[in-house]
Amino acid sequence: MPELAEVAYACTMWEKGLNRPIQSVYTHKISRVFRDEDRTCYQQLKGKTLRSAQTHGKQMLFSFSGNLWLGLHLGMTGWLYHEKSGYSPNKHDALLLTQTNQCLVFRDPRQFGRLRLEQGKSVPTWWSERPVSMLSKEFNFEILSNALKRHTKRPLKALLLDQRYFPGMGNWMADEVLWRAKIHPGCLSLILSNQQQKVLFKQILFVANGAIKSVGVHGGDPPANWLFHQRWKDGGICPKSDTPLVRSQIGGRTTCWSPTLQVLRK
DNA sequence: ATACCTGTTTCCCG
DNA sequence: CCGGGAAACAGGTA
Repeated sequence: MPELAEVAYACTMWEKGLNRPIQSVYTHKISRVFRDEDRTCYQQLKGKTLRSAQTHGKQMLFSFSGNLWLGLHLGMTGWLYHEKSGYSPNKHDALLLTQTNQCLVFRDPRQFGRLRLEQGKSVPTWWSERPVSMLSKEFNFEILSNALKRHTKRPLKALLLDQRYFPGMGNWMADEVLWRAKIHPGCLSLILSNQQQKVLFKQILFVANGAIKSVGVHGGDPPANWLFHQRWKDGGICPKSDTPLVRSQIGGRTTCWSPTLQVLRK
């Protein structure tokens, strides 16, 4: 599930552990989420206090006393859980932080997620150098416009998934944006009119903010009239035109669109 | 059994 | 060096 808003919601599971010390640390023996880094260093978290929890796009950063920084990416199937004390690790639990009366868990069956632990006086470089958030006032039309100019031959679907420009944009969000903008996902930026670019920008803001307001705050789903509810399997119906949707691979990803609303021009 | 999958990185090509 | 596409990663689910 984890795109922008799901990541924000997952983060709230660990916010329940703010300002409490870590009593013990469990790390999975072979999970790929640690990549090739030494996982014994996670024992440094023992006795430290969780001080802050933030998300930016699909990235998460947790800070602990002792100048420790935990970077976390949920990958494709990762999720954060808040469990009662006495919880014993599931087969796919990569990291378990035990606190008084509760336990913070990172579980990721497919192990495409990633964990990294660093010590330092200030935030890690990979965090301070992150691109402008789609939810920020600094996220402006120029960012989209520059991306379009730089990647004229990429299908828009693939461009929207580029985290350097649209941090947090995931597969369902990109489909939602293009559907609302009435632009075919296979369309190349080359042929977008200025008017279409403006509409695209507006819908990026709409979907990012709308997702945060629904999914990000409460968990669960976006509003009922979103493409989201129709895009997951064949046979979906376009909520705007009431005609059948199409699903196919574009930009290497499963993509759903409404051939009635989104017409590919050359 | 077989195909499919909400993400990223790496490798290869032009 | 670059932009773009495919494959690989790994296990659950339909």
